[in-house]
Amino acid sequence: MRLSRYFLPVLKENPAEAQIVSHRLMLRAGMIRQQAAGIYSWLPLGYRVLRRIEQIVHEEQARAGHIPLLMPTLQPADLWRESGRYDDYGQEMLRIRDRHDRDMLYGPTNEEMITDIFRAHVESYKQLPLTLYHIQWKFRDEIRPRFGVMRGREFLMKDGYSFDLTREDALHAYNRHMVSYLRTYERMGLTAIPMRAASGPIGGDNTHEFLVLAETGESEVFYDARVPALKLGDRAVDYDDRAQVAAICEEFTSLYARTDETHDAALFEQIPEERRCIGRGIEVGQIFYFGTKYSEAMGATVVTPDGARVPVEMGSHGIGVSRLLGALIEANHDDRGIIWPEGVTPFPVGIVNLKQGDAATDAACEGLYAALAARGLEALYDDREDRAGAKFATMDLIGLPWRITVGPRGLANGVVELTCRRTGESEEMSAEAAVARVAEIYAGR
RNA sequence: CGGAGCGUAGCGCAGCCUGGUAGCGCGCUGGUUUUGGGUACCAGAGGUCGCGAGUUCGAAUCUCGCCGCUCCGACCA
Repeated sequence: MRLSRYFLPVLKENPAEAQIVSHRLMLRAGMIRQQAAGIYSWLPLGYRVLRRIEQIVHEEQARAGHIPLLMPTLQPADLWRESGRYDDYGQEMLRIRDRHDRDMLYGPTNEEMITDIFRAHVESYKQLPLTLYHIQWKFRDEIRPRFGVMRGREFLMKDGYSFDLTREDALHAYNRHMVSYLRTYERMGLTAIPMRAASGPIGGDNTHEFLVLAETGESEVFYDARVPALKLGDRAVDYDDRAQVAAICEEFTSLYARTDETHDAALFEQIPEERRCIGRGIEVGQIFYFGTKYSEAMGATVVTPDGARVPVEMGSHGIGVSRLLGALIEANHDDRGIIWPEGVTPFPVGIVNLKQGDAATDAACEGLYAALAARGLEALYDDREDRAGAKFATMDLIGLPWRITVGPRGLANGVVELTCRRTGESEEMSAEAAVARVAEIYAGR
């Protein structure tokens, strides 16, 4: 993408309403625009990252054997009357009436609807296990939206629903989700710690939240220092191997890690003192096993091998997709701007032309741009007539992990400069070498 | 929803107390200059002063009502 033809409305000054760093940077980097309290338009740069995150979520869900579908944002109230939640949910649920005076709502979640789909089409244990998920906009009419996309009213969420015959099967689905979430966050360059959580209004007894450590997090968290160091890495996972999946969950949850809601001071004290950590975290996902709460209420049953009819065992599992943008920036920034992890960056690399209009630098930049494209890497090429300082400041702000700087001085010696956004380290090399290096960095992506 | 504020140009703000033809910085447009970290100068464009009533010869400014937004708290993915 050539910056001269892109739409990147960056701001030099901080908008007054943004209090936390991720909100400020998303506004300044031209990623979002607020349209109402807690409701945002996603401008091209923000939209690219959002889609990238969605893509990673889809890929990891597919790997775990989960099946995508798409349910609507608007739902009929009747489904929610069946489960009893229409009255329970309260003011957070946005209620709408259509022209025929039917009660509708903008979905804050989809348990009722997915249960309706299930009961209509699944009759036998032979069709289990089944996990269906979608990535769809939700609305919760928060009393006080804040922190930009971290606590908006409208938000994009991946929510998945598992259906199993037995409790044991359902717990495997739960574990499978935990492992797939660990992979998902790791690919994004995040350390998200599963923490035992309180069940909240959805109900159920087995639940973990995934928290990204950040000073601006909304929850206080207590954990063993060894937990954030745990990595899934590139080990091979067979999601059908119950023992292996359970062992990974055990590895990631046996050490102490809890939010303030479930914190147990006595247990915490048992950790050696030097490993006791207290911090704050941003919740970016949650998994629940809740059994037959909805299937019983809504008559979602299957026939067992014995010919009996039993309510299906369910769980629901969410990832806050739009919220992840905020969490990623909270965890990856410095005083000059965002620092995207390679996994989620909107563009893999930026090209800065220091002397737009100079035949040699223009040609070198065009060459780099084409060579990167040939390797499947879409660079953001700053081809505007502007000062070097302004171009650097823009690149630093929007946070592309790598930058190739092309100027007459370097070209005279046959080199361009490759700079790492995170470390600030620069290295001079030929244009060909720079392309090769960037391609290598992104080879696994 | 309790408490506290704020709505004046795309962004950040002054002007309001003490009513008299709407300003500053950044950004934007044209030009000159400059060219390896937000350059300098010149000339411009851009505003229903959130909305509606009222007081007044005259309202951004005073009064009343409404709307929107932000912050702290309670609540939440």
